[in-house]
Amino acid sequence: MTEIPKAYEPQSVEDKWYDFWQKHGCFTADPKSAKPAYSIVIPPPNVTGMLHMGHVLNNTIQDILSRKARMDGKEVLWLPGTDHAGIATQVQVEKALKKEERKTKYDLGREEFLKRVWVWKEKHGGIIINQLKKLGCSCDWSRERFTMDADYSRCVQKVFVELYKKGLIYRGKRMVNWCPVSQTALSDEEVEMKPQKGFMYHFKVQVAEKVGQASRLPSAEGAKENSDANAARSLGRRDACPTLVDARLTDTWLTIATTRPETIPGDTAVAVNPKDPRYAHLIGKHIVRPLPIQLPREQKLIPIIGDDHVDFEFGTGVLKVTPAHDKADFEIGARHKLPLVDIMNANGTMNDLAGDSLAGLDRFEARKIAVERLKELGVLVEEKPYENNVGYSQRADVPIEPRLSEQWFLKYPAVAQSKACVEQEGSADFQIGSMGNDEASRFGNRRSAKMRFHPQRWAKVYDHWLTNIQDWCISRQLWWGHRIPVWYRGNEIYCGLETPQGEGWQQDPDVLDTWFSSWLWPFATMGWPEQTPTLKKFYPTTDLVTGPDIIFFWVARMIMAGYEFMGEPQFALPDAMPFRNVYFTGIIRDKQGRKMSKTLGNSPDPLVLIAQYGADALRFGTMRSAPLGQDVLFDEKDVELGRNFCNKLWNACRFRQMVGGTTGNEEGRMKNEEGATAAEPSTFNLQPPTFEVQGEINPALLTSDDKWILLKLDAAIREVSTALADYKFSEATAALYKFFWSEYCDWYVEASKAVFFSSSRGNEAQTEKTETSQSLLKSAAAGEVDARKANTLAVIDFVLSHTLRLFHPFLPFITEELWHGMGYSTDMPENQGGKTIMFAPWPKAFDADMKEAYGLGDSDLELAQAKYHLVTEGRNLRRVGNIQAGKKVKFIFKPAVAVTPHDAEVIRLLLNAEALEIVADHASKKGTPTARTPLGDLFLPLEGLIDVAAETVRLTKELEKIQAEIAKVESKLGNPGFVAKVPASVLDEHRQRLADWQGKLTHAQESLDALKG
RNA sequence: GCGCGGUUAGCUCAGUGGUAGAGCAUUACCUUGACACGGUAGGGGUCGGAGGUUCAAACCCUCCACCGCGCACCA
Repeated sequence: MTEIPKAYEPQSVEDKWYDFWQKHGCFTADPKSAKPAYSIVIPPPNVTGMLHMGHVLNNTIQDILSRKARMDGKEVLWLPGTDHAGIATQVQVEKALKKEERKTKYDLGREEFLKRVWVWKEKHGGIIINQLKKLGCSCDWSRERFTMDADYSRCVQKVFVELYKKGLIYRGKRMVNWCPVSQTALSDEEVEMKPQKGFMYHFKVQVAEKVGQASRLPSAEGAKENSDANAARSLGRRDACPTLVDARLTDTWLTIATTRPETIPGDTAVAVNPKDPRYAHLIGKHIVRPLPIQLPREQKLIPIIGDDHVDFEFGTGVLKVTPAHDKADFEIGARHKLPLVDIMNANGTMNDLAGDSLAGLDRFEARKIAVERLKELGVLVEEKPYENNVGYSQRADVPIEPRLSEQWFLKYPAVAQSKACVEQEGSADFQIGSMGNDEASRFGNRRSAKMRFHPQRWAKVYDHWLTNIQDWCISRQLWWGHRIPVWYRGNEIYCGLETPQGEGWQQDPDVLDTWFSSWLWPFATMGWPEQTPTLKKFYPTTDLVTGPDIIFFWVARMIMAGYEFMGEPQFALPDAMPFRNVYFTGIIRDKQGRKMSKTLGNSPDPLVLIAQYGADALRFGTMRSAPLGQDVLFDEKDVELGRNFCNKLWNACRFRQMVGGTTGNEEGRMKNEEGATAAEPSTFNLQPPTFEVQGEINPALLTSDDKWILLKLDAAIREVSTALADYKFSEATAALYKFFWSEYCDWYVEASKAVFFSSSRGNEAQTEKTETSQSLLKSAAAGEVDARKANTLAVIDFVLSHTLRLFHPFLPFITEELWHGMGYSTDMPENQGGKTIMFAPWPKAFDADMKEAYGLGDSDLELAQAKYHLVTEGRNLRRVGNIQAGKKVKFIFKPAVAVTPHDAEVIRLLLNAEALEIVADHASKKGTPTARTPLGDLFLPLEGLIDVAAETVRLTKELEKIQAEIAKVESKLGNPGFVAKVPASVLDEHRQRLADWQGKLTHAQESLDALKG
């Protein structure tokens, strides 16, 4: 007989089964299958990234959904892949290059550098994929995609060309978010606002009146065609402002407030609100720009303009306008045709136009120097600490610099459709709970229905974003990414998939934003633009599982791309939306609620956890602590809980093996440590089980415990199925946990020992004493005993085989191991994966026929429940009597209803009693600890005395508690409104409760009296 | 400023109008033929505050406080 170890050892099990699944093609989706489709595309992790807890949460959920769908009989495609992650990967390689070779990418040149990135990708790209496999993810690896695969790249370029031809992609000189570290433009979404401590500087400037020809002054410059183009044209390599030569100083000074004095050399106007009585009369005059300091007569003059944008309550009411370095100022500049003076370099240092004292300095260093210059000039009026929000580059974590540059932009397509397709909370067709556990609600019948977000509240965020979107800056000044399919020759421009014919064409040096490739993910991975079988079968996908942090970056854009490119007639889709449901996970935080981050070092390595506790434990722990859409505080304790749970499951199966080896005799008993040797396989392995699976349950032999556990199983199947259909993973795990541990193990397994260990001998010990007990308890015939044992085994097999299936989506490895080890797989038909729990049917809740066949009814539930209640009360008597848990004692039971021998034996066993003496008319001595229950009264006769004082205190306290409860219920029942309006069932419940409490009151009072007497 | 979450046991969190729940931690007892990664029994909560609706409120409504997160920002 193969011994199985006492504790579950995941390490030796997990790789074995993962290999098995892969070898048998269990994860491979077949587009030709007749089964209904279920599909998920993975949010592609960064190709060179490492698995973190966020991935664990995310991918465990996807795996649960996929595995559940397979068991539901769906043809499942979980499509995996990785993202080239433009900036992130390029930065990684640049860092390595610097560290290892002390070189920059420029030293290598574009071509060579890209070779290095590919080498890097090949070397590190597989890591995260293998980590996902360790976690148990059932992705179809035969379809793994990378956003820079040749065919994927073609999709990206095709999309670019199409959108260009539609006029949705255009090139323009605009204000963009510039990252001086990465030296590239960024989209608005890649900018994060952060509060920053700095200073608000007030400085004064002198007003001048023009004397020269008006035409030389910018304020008088005639309006030209388009402001954008105009502004772009006037972007200076030189500072075009007029000088003091043209004007005369006055005695008037204006005070200006700014947080960025280093940009003064780029100012080309000051603005006031035309409605501001303090300054309105100055509009049209000029001021002398204090920086850069120049010879007095060459000091630049800039106009005072009136603009409604200026808030005259803020600062001094005078705004310096720096059109080349501030988005709002740029717009003011455009309105007033101001020249642009760009005083910075791409790397965030100041250029020559900033003046000798600032040129070459970093922008923050320049700020300090500019302040000093203002002090020297005697114009700095005030300098006070100030906190404002500054846009940071998400990637490089430095303040972005608004910068005018030539970039490619996309006017978002299909915005209206994308907005309309997502169901908003409170909309007519949205009903909470409409999901039910009907699988159709998640896929089949939702053709015309809307896309649903879970939790729903994100729909509002999504809607708000779509309402306010600006054009998307899609070009990046990077090397790693999809090259923009545009070529230039002189003034000619060509956009197409192939390099244009002829000499002298130069391709645009920029690449596309990473998200410009990932927004095509749901269909580009399935073979778009061809109508592949995969695309036909699996698009639109069923579920998307991702974090809310990329709702704009990715989710919204995928929806738009779906409508734009899958909405074309040849795909003949009733609705081109890329997915039916979007589940937003929470964000994993550490115990203190901080985000996981590398710098804090608070992010545990999931692989270490897997090695320590097992992948199933990690999955279970994560799911158990991750409620719908709420952030998750990660605690290793949760994983420990998962491990403990796996161990419990393991041992429950060991128990089955022990009692089932040979029915009931001593040889069937399992040995402990000394039985197993190191040479023996430490797992069930694939060997045939050592016992026969008991297939048939004989309804006639079912005990109250059997019926109880079957009904509890039924409830668990319902709960878990419903919870999963509603994406409530923590609820599902909680239900499973409760069923398996608190119901099956704690009660059923313990009760079953009455059948296996003591049914043939136990009753005699307790029946000698009285006639009554003899008439109640007839000793069973030997054959009957064996039949009963077999039947109990059948119930156990039934429950375990269902339980393993319920657990499989959560705990794929241990359930597969036990499925084979217990021999349940032999019950399942052959399928594509051979014998595996992966394709075993998802348990169905019992229907009326089944309940009738097994004779299951509510009364069975109540009987067993009453029995367990009696046991709990009885165990309490030990405490009252100050008797140790392990000490064998005799209880006396005075039944109120007829009790079967089996039930009596269960009570004895669970009480850990030496004997349970059944006396129909027992009259106890005063002071005997007594438990009164609907099933009957239980007495613990004591030889010694109980601690009267302590017991008096306890009883008094209990009495008070009971009285309080009674008062509560009585006041309700005494309330005419309550009685009149409440449904009868509720009323009955309350009456029952009152009766219960009153019974307890009487008992407690009697006990107290007995103590005193 | 606008919007969204949250506030329930020592901790982390469930709980959609009718007896306040779980896990961890904690106390006592138990190594009893699956499991000490275990078992048994306990202790611990005026459900952030104030009003309102209701026969009945942790739950619905209003206001307030505090914590967190988005979005938008004025130099």
